[in-house]
Amino acid sequence: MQLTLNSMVESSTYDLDYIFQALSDPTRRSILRKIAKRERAITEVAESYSMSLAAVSKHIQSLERARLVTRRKEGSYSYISLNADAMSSADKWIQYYRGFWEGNLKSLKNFIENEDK
Amino acid sequence: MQLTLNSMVESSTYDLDYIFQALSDPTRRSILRKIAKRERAITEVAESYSMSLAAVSKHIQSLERARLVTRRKEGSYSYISLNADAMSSADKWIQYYRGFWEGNLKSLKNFIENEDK
DNA sequence: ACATCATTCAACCATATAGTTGACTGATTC
DNA sequence: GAATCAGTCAACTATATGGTTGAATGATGT
Repeated sequence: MQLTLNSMVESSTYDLDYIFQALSDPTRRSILRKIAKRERAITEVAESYSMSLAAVSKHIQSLERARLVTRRKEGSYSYISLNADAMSSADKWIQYYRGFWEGNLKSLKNFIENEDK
Repeated sequence: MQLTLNSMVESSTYDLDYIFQALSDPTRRSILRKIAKRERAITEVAESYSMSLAAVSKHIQSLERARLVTRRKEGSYSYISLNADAMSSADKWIQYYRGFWEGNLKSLKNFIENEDK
């Protein structure tokens, strides 16, 4: 596995923009919790919120844009579930910086070596 | 060590809103990179960007609101540096959900063990 | 005291976001 | 085939965001 500064720290910048932006809303984090254990139909998800179905639909589109959820169509229902890869991007970014905080020299060393790539 | 759903999954909801929102902007992530190794004066940070100092100042305020950076005043300079705790909140949230994705109990376990660090 | 530097504030602009309602599209069921 | 259900789209509103410029504040240097 290749760890360039790009892949590791910024992944694709726009991806991280989308991912963190999606995670910044409590309704969307709540949706992720709701589908964490198993996939759910969109209507099923929407039941939990007082907002309109259209609003929930938009939140889900925002989560899809960030690739945090994936959609499976079956008949007239759409089922959404978590997507591993996007979350892992966000996590890598955070993990990387935690190194500095926590005095973890390994990530510091790694960082310095990759500084201006 | 108390693990309520609140403390564990949402920490304080508003905190996570601020944290992820702050991380969603590439300039702000770049500022975090810039101060990762050592604290820097605000003017020093601002030099790297083509935007106005006032704009950078706002970005830093946004990072402070999320408690991702802390400020130290010395004479007429303000120095900013990374703050461990906030980042760790975001990371915990993500780690927790990665467990579901990856079917990996280790991250959940890890989360639980590190809850009050 | 005065000028200068570091930084913020206020007012403003353009665009994005989070929500609404009502019309639309595709499957499903009667 | 008409009615219903799942979900999206379009138009709209209100507020937030990211940027600008110019004036204001507060410490430092002369």
